[in-house]
Amino acid sequence: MNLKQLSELLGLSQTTVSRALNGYPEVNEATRERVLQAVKETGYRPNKAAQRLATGKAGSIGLVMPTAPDHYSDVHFGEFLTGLGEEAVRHDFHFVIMPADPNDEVGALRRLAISGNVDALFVAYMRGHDPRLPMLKSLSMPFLVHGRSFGSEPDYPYLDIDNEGAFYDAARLLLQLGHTRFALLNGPAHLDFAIRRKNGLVAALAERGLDLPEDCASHTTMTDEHGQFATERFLQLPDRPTAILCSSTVLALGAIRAVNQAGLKLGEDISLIAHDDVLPHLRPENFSVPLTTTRSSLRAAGIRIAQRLIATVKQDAPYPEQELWKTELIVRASTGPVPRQDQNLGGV
Amino acid sequence: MNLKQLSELLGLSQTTVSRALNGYPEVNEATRERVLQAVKETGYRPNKAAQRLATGKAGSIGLVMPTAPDHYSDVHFGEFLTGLGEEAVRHDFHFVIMPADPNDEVGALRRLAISGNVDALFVAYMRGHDPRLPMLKSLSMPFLVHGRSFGSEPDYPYLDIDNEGAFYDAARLLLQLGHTRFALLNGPAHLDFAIRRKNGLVAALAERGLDLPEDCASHTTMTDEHGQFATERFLQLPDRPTAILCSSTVLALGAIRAVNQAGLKLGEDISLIAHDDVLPHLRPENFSVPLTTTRSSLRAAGIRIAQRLIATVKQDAPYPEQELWKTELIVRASTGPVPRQDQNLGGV
DNA sequence: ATATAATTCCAAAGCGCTTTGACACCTCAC
DNA sequence: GTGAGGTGTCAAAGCGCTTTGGAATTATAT
Repeated sequence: MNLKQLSELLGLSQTTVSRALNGYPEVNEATRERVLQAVKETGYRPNKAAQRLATGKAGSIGLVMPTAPDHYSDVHFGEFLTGLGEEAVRHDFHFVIMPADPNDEVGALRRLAISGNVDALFVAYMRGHDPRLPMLKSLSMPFLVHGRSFGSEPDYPYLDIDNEGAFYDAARLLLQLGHTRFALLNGPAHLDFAIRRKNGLVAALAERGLDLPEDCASHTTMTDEHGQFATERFLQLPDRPTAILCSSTVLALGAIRAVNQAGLKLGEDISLIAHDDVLPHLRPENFSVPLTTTRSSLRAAGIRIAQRLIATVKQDAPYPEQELWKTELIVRASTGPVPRQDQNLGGV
Repeated sequence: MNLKQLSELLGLSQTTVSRALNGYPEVNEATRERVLQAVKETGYRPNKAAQRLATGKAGSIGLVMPTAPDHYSDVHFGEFLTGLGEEAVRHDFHFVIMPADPNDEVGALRRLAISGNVDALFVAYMRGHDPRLPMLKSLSMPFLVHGRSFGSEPDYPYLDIDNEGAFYDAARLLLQLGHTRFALLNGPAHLDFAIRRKNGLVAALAERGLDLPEDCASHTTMTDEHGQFATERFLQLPDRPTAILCSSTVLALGAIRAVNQAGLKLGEDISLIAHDDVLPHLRPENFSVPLTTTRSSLRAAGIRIAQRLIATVKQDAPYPEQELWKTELIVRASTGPVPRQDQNLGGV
């Protein structure tokens, strides 16, 4: 069943049917209803290839998926993808992926762009001075980045959260509670969000004349095991930290295991604030000691990015080019005043 | 630059240029050369949408990517994807993915099929009695599965390795070396390959009147941490196993850590055979005690699957519908005769 | 009543490719 | 010299949709 047959069936022209289907105003509501009804009955679906040829739009956005463990290996990316996918399905868009050696992301991106299979590109897992940026800019194809690239001029379209602000605020809260010895459970050191979160923490500490010792910062992929191992190390330090900042609730999961095994009480002996990406299976309020968090939904970011990308392709883009989402600081039970015996140790 | 312009530039018809480009025989070699040369100079690339409309082929294969941690979260899938991608790029094919809630894989698959964006479907991570199979068969769209579905009639196109045979052979080798107490570090219990590998082991044991105790089989996602934890448990058993079969070199990595920490010598106190997917960063010969393995390249499987899928779409498919690759059993240093003190414990 | 504007629809022209059916042209055999 | 059989090329017809530029019909203003 194609347009021609459908229109003959209805005794209308292809034009009218096409317009009825695509929501153009110059068609009588009654006729539109009739068309929609016929579509339902016949199961007509417009041919994508023809649509694409006629409009010049493929209805697809491309992304390169590095086939290395680090990048796509975590639940965070899955959650984000879910958001992207949800919105894409809603608009009948689809994703074209290009699996790529991590050493050749730039090349893969270029190949994807010139392949003619995609209308726009999406990139994530930005690093400092990310080499993909200049290439994307040279490409004359719309793109959108999730995150930013530390050290690069921010003159590209992005959606990011205020990582620096989030960890700055979190650190301030802990400072106000009297903590002076901090540890950081962070994501991989080269990633932009990890850089900024660390900066946020360091900035807050600096205001009080404090610093973050080398051995109190851990950079790993964000699994609970890594959270546990790193925290175990922190807890064995001579001046062990009383406050931990954590780049993910997944890391926190492991961290808390380590805290418990050390016989310490979360929220009393040691305070912890985690960044909460709002992963559905890991709600901070359901932890045995509910977690104080900085919150920003990763899925929502996925949805938003899909919206913007799709709007750009459809050329009806009233969206801002650059968005920086604030995070919420939500205080629960995992933070408390610094224990008395730790009050004047370390610090200034 | 399009075909028309290119052909005018060359003083040829569109027909001839098109045929020259697509390798048809009825064009003079000299003309073909001339065309190819012009393509190089002008940078002409055929319009995908037009090609697609004219031929009815999208040049793309679809796969649904479950957005749950387990499925795509491991290096194994990445390695496989690399193979797929490598071959796809070679043929100028691409992948359309549909992120999907794991509970709705079947629906996602259907949506992908009727979206009109793909020529064929690919599925992996098969489970026993996999519900995707009947739906795929009802679809009148070519598909190919990596692995098989235990319990389903094997009347669908697949590429699998002989998991049962691999672990049967591995177990036989260890039995010949006198081992009687076995443990199994396996993948998630519901996955087909895990089921079959366990069956292979159990079958070999049964021939000697042995069995695999409940607490000597571990089913987890295949990370080194899980390998370590599970092995630690094995080693604390009263009748601890002297032989370990391991579904991945990644699991083996952790297992060996546990063995070392327990002060045991690999290949002497305890023997281990791992399945080797030929992950580039994890070569069994580079382990401090080189690993005895059953080997089958996951990347090669990816390449092969892409080849078959592409050939099917292009209708020039001389490939068999079903392939079962044998694995190689490669003996290195991680296997040895059962230690004397363990010789007559346990078993029959 | 007639002129003007909105409303609703249509025929036909693309979009850029592949493929069919024909047509020259050039052997080669008889 | 003619007919058969290749070879190399082309014009034109799709593929199934969107969109342009009218045209017919109806509503509104004069």
